[in-house]
Amino acid sequence: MSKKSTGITLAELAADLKLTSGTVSRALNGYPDIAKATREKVIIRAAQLNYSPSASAKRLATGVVNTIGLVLPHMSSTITDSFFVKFLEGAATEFAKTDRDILLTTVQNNESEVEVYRRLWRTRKVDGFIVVRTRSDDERINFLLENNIPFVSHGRSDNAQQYPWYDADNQQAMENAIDHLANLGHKNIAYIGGANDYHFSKLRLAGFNAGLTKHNLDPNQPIFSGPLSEAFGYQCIQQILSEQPNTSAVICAQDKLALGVYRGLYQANLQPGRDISVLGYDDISASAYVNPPLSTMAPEQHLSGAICAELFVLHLKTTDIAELQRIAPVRFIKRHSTAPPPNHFR
Amino acid sequence: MSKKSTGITLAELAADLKLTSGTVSRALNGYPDIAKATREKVIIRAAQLNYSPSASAKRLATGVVNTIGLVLPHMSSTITDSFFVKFLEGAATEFAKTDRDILLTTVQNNESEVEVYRRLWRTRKVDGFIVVRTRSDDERINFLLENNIPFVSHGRSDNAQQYPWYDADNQQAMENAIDHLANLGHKNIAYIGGANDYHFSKLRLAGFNAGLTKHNLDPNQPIFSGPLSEAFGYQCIQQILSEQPNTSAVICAQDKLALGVYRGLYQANLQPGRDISVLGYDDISASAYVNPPLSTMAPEQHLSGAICAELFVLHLKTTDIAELQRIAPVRFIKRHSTAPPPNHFR
DNA sequence: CCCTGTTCCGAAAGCGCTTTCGGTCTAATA
DNA sequence: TATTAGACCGAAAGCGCTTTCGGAACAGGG
Repeated sequence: MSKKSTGITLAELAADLKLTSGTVSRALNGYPDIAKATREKVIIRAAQLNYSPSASAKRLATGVVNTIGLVLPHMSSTITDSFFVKFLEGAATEFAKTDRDILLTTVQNNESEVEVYRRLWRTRKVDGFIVVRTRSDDERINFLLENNIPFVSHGRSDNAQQYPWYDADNQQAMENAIDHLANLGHKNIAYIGGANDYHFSKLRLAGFNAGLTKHNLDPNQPIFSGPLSEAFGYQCIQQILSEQPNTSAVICAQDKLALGVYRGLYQANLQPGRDISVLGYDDISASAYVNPPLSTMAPEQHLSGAICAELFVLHLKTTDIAELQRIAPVRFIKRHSTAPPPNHFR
Repeated sequence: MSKKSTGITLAELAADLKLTSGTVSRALNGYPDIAKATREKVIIRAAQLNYSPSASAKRLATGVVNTIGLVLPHMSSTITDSFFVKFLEGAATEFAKTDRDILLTTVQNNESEVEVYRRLWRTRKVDGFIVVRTRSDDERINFLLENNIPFVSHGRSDNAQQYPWYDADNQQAMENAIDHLANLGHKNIAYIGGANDYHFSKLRLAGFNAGLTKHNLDPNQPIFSGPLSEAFGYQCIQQILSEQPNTSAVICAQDKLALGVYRGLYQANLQPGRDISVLGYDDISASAYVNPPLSTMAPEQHLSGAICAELFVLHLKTTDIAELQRIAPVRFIKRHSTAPPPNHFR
C-alpha cells in the first residue's frame, strides 16, 4: 500500500554496488563463496546506506520467523504480582541475544487457549512457544506435543518427562519449610494450598507430606485447598482456629494466603509469629512490609525467563530433551513470622 | 529449510477448488468482484481444509504487519509491581480484537533505547509502538515524531500536544491529596518525589504546589526528590524528623517511598497515621497490608493498556491527534495512614 | 440482431529476500 | 603450455500471498 519511508532495499543496495542482489545477500550472510574484499565492501556500503533487511521478506524466504509466542493466561496479573514482568524481561533479553522477539498475546473471550496456540502456529507467526502456569493435565502442552511444536514450559505437568521445562523445586521447598518448623518444635502444622489442577500445587502438597513423614509427624494435618487469595487464607485460618485449636503453625502455598491468615489472626487477637507461626511462599513484595515481616520461600524470578529462553534455543538444536529440564532451588527467607510454638502448645 | 508440517497453502487450496490463487484470495478477503456462490464455496472449503494464510507472506505482500512494538524499559519490573502485566494484558486483549499482536522486547546492554526502536522499525517488524514510562524530554518520542512513526504513549512528555497519549491525571491527584490533608488540618506537609526527568514526577510536584496555593499554605514546604525506593523514603523521613520537626504529614509520590517512611517512623517510635500522616501513590499491592493500611492515590491500571491500544488503532485512521489524548482521574483510597494532626501540631 | 455494460474470473506482476546452479576467470598442477 | 580445480559471482527460481488488468461470458437495451 503506502510506501513507508523506511530505508533501502536489497536490490537497491545491490544496484548501488553494481552487484546482484543474490551476491549481496550472500555477502551479508557470510556465505563462503564471496571474496573477502567484496564482502567488506558490501558490509561497509550497507552500513553507509542504512540498509536493514525486511523481516517479512526474510521470513517468507527462510521459513523461520525468529519469534516465540507467549500467550498470557487469563488474569495473570492477579496471581503473583511482579513475577510476569520479571519473567518477560528475562526472556526477552535472552532472546534478543539471538535476535528473536516475543510475540505476546492473550486469549479472547470467544476462543479457547489452545485455539490461540493453534492460530499462532498455523499462521506461522511463531517458531514455537513459552508456556507458563502449567496444570497437571495441561491441554496446551498436550496440543504442542501432539503437533511437534517446539516449546519450553515454565513449570511442569504430569507428562513432564516428554518436553523441556524449567521449574522451581516446589517439593523440596515445602520439605524445607517443614524442616524449619519441625526444628522449631512445631507438631501441628496446617497447610493451605491451591487448587490441585495447577501442578505446582500438587508438588507443594507432596513436599508438605514428605516433610511430615520425614519428621515423624502425624500425617493427618489440616489441609485446605482453594484459590490462592487473601480471602481464602482468611477463611481458612478462621476454620483452623475454631476447629483445630492445637495448630501452632500454618504453611501457606502462597503469600497472599498468608496475608489473609494474618488478618484472621489479628482479628482473633493473636500475633503471627508469636502465637502462631505463619510461613508463605513466593515472596511477593508485600511480604517484607507486613507486620511481622513474613517468612517465606522465594523462588528465583528474574532468571527464570532467561533460562526458559535459553532452553528454547537449545531445544531447536538438541534432540535430547532430558538435558533441557532444569530444576531450581527455592530460597528460604527467614523473617519474623516463624518462631518456636508458645509453651502451651508443647 | 524444513517443510514444517503446518497446513495447506493458498495455491493448494486454489488447486483443490479448481480456481486461481488470486481468485481465492479475493474471495477470502471480500472483494466485490467474486460471485457470491463461489465465495461461499471457497470459504467452506478453506475451513474444511484448515487453511490459514501465512502471516509472513501476507505481510510481505501488503506491507503491513499488524504488530505493535513495546520495548520494556530497563528494570521495569522493579518500578511498580504488577502494573506492567496488567497493562500488557489490557493492550494485548484490545489489540487481539483487530488481529494485532504485541512484539515485546528489551534493550540490550550494548545498544540504546532508540536504537531498538529504530531497528524494529527499519526491519519492518512493527507498524508502530506503544511507549511507556515517559520522560519530560523523551528521546524515544522525539525519534518517533521525527520519523513519522505511529505510536501512542502511556504518559506524557514536554511536547505532549504533538502525539496521542493516555495518562493519569497526576496533577489533579496531588491537588486532591492536599485537599484531603488540608481539610484534616495539616499545615506543614512534606513532599517526597521522584527524579524530575520522569514527566509524571514533574506533574505530581506541580499538583502539590497547586494544592498548596489553593489552600493558602506556606509554599516553602520540605521537598525531596530521588529514586522512588523504600530506601529513599526512609532516608527522607529521617531528615524530616530531625530538621523539620513541625511537619505533620508527608506525601509520597510512590507507595514504596511511603513504606520507607513507615520504617523511619517506627524506628523513631512514631505511629504513621496517628503521629504523622502519610499518603502514598500508586496503590501497590503491599499498601493495603501494611500497618496501618496506607492511604494512597490509585491510578486505574488494567484499562490503561486497552485504551492505549484502542488509541493506536484509531491513530492509524485519524489525523486529528487532539482527539487521541486521554486523561484519566486518579482515585483516592482512604485507609488509615492519614488523620488529623495531633494536638501539639495545631 | 448488434452493441454496450456488467459480472466474474484468470493471468501475471510484484513484495524483498534466500539459495541453488552454472559459468567465467584465475591459479595451480603436470 | 595444456589441463584441472577452485574461487567468485550472476541468473533465476522460489517463498505464499495481494492486487491490478484484461478478457470471456452473459445480460439487457435499442
